Amino acid sequence: MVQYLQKMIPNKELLQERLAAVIHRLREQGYRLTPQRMAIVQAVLESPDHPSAEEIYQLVSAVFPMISLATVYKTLEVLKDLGEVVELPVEGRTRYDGNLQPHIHLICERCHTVIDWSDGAISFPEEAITASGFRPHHYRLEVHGLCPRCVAETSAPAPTDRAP
Amino acid sequence: MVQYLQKMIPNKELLQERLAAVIHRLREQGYRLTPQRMAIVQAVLESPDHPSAEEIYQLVSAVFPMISLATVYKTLEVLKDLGEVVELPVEGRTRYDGNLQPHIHLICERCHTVIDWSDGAISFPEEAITASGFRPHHYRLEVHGLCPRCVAETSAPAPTDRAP
DNA sequence: CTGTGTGCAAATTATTTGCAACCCT
DNA sequence: AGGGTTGCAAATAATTTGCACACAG
Repeated sequence: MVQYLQKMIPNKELLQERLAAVIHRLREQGYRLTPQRMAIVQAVLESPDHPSAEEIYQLVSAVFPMISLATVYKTLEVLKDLGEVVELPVEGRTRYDGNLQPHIHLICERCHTVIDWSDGAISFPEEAITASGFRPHHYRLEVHGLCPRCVAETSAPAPTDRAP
Repeated sequence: MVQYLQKMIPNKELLQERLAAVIHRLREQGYRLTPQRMAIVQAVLESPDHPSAEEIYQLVSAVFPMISLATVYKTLEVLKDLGEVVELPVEGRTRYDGNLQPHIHLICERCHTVIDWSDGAISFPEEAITASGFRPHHYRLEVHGLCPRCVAETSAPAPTDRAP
């Protein structure tokens, strides 16, 4: 469990580096560095929870009471266009991932937590796919199931879980 | 192109078998076999396009003009609960996949076509994930990129709809 | 018969957009 | 100074829900 947290949350130095890189990237591309943007970028990068726009809005609101949800959406779109965050649709809502390293998403079907898993190799017939004429850009591997916490909480299964 | 279609579309016998299996499953679980449901199940299983609810609605409407979109959603939910179809979110819309075999989704970022790729092995550190306490149920591998058609057309005007 | 399923419409939820005022650069 | 950016509100878009009637079992 502690190992999860270590996997999920990069240390402070890495966060600072990444934050600086994104800020630099925004400036370099001619985007204005408003306080709102800085706060949103920071919230996305620092949150290990793959937050939704609404959740980012809540996080930023704590420091920036006047911010609007529309601004959050617009900034997330900018970050997405720059390739600095990736969208992750979970149960009908879009969540955001600022982790650019290839990794697996462990998605809990019960509590909808998303855990980043970065250890071990992933392989699939990429050459054959490329040979077919498809041009891969990036891939995403999601493992759906139950997180450890929910495994524990469902070990005594309720008898009333099926109803036609 | 034709090779894709062969990969994507199971032959008629397999479709019939699968259709019968799902029908049987519905009956067995106590669901009523209404003509609407039959038509929706058939549409999902026979469409190789990973259709959205709206598209399934259009397909079924051709034969069943009085059907409602709500009924389509409700039936899809039943099929999802039974595990007979899987949801596939693409660019903010939920699409449905009746192919239960493990396979890769090749998703075109330009025309949003989804191609099923069933050849070759997929591997990832499933044991380590399981050992961590996470209980995997199923996984999904998406390869995002450009489909052959869109690779060829990258200098042509973008289409407004998915490729046929 | 009995209650599940259907169809319609209204409600909900997520996201986008138009626009006037604002403020980085 | 000037155009990108913000915040508000209204507009879309997708999906869900409530309810009266229909029909499968």
